Amino acid sequence: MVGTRKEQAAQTEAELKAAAIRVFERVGYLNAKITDITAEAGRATGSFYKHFASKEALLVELLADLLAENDASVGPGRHPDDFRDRAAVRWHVAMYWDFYRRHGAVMSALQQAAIVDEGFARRAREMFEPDLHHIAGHLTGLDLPGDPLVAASLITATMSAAASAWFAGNGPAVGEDEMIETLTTFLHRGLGG
Amino acid sequence: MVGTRKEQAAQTEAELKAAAIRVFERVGYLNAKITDITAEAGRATGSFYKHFASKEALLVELLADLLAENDASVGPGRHPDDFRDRAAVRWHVAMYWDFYRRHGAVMSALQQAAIVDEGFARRAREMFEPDLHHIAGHLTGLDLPGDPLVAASLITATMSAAASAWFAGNGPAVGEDEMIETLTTFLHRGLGG
DNA sequence: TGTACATCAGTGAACGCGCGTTCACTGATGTAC
DNA sequence: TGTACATCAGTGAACGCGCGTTCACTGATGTAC
Repeated sequence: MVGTRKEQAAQTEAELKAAAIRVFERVGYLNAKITDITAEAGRATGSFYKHFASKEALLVELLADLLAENDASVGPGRHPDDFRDRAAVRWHVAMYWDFYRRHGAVMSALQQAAIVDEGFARRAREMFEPDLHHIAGHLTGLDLPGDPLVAASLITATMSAAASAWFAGNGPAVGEDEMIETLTTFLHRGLGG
Repeated sequence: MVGTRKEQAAQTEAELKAAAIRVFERVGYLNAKITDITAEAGRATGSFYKHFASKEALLVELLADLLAENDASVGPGRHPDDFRDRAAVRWHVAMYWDFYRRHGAVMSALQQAAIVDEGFARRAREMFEPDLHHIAGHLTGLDLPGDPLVAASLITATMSAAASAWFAGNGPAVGEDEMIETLTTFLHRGLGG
């Protein structure tokens, strides 16, 4: 059977990635040791290096997976884009929340890596810049509190802080729907809508 | 001269603290090595341990200094407390900004320590909880976007994210006054004022 | 005021722990003829 | 289809680097008489 050995390797690699995400959720990226990941995956230590050059390289692959999956799922679909309309703001908040639910572990791994490693800091900035401009593009026609890019960065900062606190179990003890509604109202009004 | 030796030691300790803060600003708390700090202070490695049991203990002392200084400078003075009034919001934003200017290095050191060390995470939460309730207390009479504590935590999350990004040189390239004005308007409106 | 001894801040080389990374080995899968 | 050899995923003990921490030592300051 051609490919069996290759498939086996791909399978192990996928298991290591999944194990890594679970370990990141439990102890955080910076505290995660290579042996934590291999143990979680039920593999020997050396196995890790058959698939990844280092913990950093693993994170790079996880980020690539995330981007690929996101590009595929978002697609070219239309979405409400007039932020004067509360529903448009809510749609973006809910999207962000959903993204964080699916990829929160990798996102906060990236944030942690960015603290310690300038390369990841740059990568994070580059990753979110299109998003920032995307949002700034929705802000026409509003009586903004200031420059569109400043407003957009306040929005992303607020959403990111709220989501990471909420999913980490810090942040206010309140249901998810209520959190999304409150956040939507807060942002919609803050932007002058 | 009684106390000369003790004073000398206190002086060295102060120099080590000041050096640590400079090192934290340059490379961040997590990346800071003990030898970076002693070298910055122009001292031998072993000198550090005459004054601090570890890097964590040093940070605890820096936090104690910060709290002491802040309690002293804030004092029991009155301040505008009705957040329906934009000036009251602006006063708090400006206070926060000024605090971050003076203590940003230690604050972000605490945030970094909290990522890696559950003890510091708890300490950070306890440190900011009074602040959260203080702000929630200013929110009466407003048509809030949700629960007062949720609103208060959105405010602090937004301010903290904006300040740390701005002072770190990420965040939007915009002047300080404009940043404070924009932030004030954004928060004031967001709260329904 | 002077002398002898005690204390203590500061030094920096050496130690050792934790953990990332390597590497010789195993056994199973794939290939050649 | 069978045999001999090659390749390669996976193993886990061993290695070694980086860095936190220690410790014997120095010389200056303080104390006793």
